[in-house]
Amino acid sequence: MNDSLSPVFAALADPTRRDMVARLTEADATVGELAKPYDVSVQAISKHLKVLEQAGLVTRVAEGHRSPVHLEAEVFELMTKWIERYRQRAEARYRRLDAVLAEMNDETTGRRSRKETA
Amino acid sequence: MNDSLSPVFAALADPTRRDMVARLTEADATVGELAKPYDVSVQAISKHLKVLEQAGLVTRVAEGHRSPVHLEAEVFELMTKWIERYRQRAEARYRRLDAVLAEMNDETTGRRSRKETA
DNA sequence: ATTATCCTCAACCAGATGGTTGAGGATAAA
DNA sequence: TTTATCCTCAACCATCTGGTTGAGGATAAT
Repeated sequence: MNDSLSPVFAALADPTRRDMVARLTEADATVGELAKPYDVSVQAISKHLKVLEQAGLVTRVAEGHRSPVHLEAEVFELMTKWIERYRQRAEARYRRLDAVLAEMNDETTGRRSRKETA
Repeated sequence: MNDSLSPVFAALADPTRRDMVARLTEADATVGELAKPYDVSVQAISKHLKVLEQAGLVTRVAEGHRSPVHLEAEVFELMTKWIERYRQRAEARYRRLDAVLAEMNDETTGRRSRKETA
């Protein structure tokens, strides 16, 4: 399976990681900067970053001493595509269902369908 | 934190569950029907359904013997909202950054900025 | 040259996750 | 009534996950 989607969903399933992503939309940041607001060790944040990195959500270019973290927002589209595809499919189905129900209702009440009366 | 998002992302981080969701956009289905295509026990699928259910992605109304599973597509919007918010924020930032870089380039090359020449 | 800072790796731990098998309760069919 | 079907619960297992602490390598600052 070419499953590039699972790691992305998994990465964003953690609130700390979602928050980090949110902050990275404002500006790149070093590991230390990213770690500051949270009540966990720098090592824990380093691990979180590895998860985001392997999901393709984030890249790092070692820059001497520090390694600034950069958000790769294109991956968002992968998810949006998936979600939208099935959301629309579901909606289409509901529309069909509504039509069928309306039809049934019209028939049992002896009324003409809207199409016919139009 | 009012974290209703984490369970949704977590639920969709599994390919089997994503596939079940995809299939449920076509039609409601019983647990047995859902389980058929996969090479795992019915109990495993039952567990997957509990995950989807607790994420709010799916509901079940016991109907005598069987309990048909129904997709609740509204939850999709929660995710889409989150993703779109930060995607747009990231894009806005890139636009700002591009503008700054263009400005710097113009200055070092002694050219006027596009705004001035327009 | 020494010291401090930034970061990662390794080992460990508790709890979650995804799978299994076995047992059993309710409903439907014989 | 008996039997079959659909589904869930419980116990178990291996692996993954998110956290910790400790050690250490590179780079930067004194």
